[in-house]
Amino acid sequence: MTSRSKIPRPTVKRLSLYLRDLESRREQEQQTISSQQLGDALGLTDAQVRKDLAYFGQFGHPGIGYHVQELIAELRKIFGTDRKWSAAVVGAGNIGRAVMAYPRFRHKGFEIVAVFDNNPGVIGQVISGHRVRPMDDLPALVGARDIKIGILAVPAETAQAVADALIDAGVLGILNFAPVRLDVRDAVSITSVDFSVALEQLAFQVSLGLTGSLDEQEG
Amino acid sequence: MTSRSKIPRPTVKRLSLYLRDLESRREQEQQTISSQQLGDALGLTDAQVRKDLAYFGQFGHPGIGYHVQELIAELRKIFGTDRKWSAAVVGAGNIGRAVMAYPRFRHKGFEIVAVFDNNPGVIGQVISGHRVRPMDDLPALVGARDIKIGILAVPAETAQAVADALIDAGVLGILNFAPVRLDVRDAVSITSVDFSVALEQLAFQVSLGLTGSLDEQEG
DNA sequence: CGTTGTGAAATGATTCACAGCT
DNA sequence: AGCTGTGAATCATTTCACAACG
Repeated sequence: MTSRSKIPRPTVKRLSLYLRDLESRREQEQQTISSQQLGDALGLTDAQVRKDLAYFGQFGHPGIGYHVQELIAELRKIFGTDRKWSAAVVGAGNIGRAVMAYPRFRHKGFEIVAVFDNNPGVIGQVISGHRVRPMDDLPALVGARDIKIGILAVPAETAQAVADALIDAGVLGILNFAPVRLDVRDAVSITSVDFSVALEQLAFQVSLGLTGSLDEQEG
Repeated sequence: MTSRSKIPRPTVKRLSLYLRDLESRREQEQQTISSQQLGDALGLTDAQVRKDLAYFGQFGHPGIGYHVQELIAELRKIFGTDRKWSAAVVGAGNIGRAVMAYPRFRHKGFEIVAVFDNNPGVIGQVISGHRVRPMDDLPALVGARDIKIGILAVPAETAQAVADALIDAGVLGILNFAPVRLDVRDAVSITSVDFSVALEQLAFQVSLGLTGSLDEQEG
């Protein structure tokens, strides 16, 4: 383990954008890329790109730029996406279904190996190739199928209880789609995706007449 | 227009979290709240909460705190959520369906008034009460139904083309679910929701053994 | 040359700490 | 007393600018 100085949070958030862009360039057979090019594509400065990458190692070649293929491999190592994570979807409603049908999950190194719901009308159904199981089966299956990630697609009211169940069962991370802040007693990693917060951001930007994206520099 | 100093981007992102928390407190009949209480619930310091709110006006009452009801009203004004926005969903696949079924949209002041897709097998179907229309109808309907917001739920490959169509038709904002950066020539506001980026964030945090959320301070 | 990696400077955001109001 | 609003201080992130390298 190379002793690396603390990584800024914004850097972590940009890393996956780099990877996404690089993967599409590789498909188009692009061999190398400069920090300038990568920055332009993402609305960042060249210095920012270089500094972000430099937190993790020296991947560039002076006078040349970065080898696309090589940098993709490095980023995947950083993300831990070079290994596979087993995941469980909890909640087989609309969001749960959209998640199960999302083709990129597998590509990003996640495999959905179980689906849970507590609605008797849904239990037993097969959705996107997965049989929906009752919540009661959760603790046993997390262990049996080596589930590391819980995808929380239940209503806000039950989200905390389900999160607790997932943590007790031993998952390491939770992807939360419910519009609440979960209290996870620092037991797991959490990332949230919140439609209504996103909509409100948008409404706010529109009211103010702001253009472009709040996530970017170019404002 | 009150002359207000520039608002930090992180503040904008927290504003909707405040509103969400306040709304749930009002349901529980809580009358007032201190910056300390609100901060604790969201993992922020009291000073941060006060400073964020102070960018928009003086809503607090020394010795008392903030009146929940009053602050909700102020935040809604700030968000422009006290008016209604007409929205169109483009893409009636899994994500589009989840969006249409999401009950909070209406509550947040958005009304879905049209749904578009270019798949002949889907056109004409009624989903969540909306008849799916061909993409060709988009330009006319955006004008006719006063559509201000486009919700982009199409695959990455077609996202840019659809965004261009929405902009040409005259929308003011786009909520983008496609995993690409859209080039919008600064014509509209953009907010993105990206599942695969979220998953990668999570994978990264888990690999590093980080706990809690990257969006928060408590780290 | 062109391009990286990186200290140093500049900008931006958070926290501190306290005057002032109720 | 309890709590807000806010300048000043601290901390974090970005940008600048340039030596070093292929």
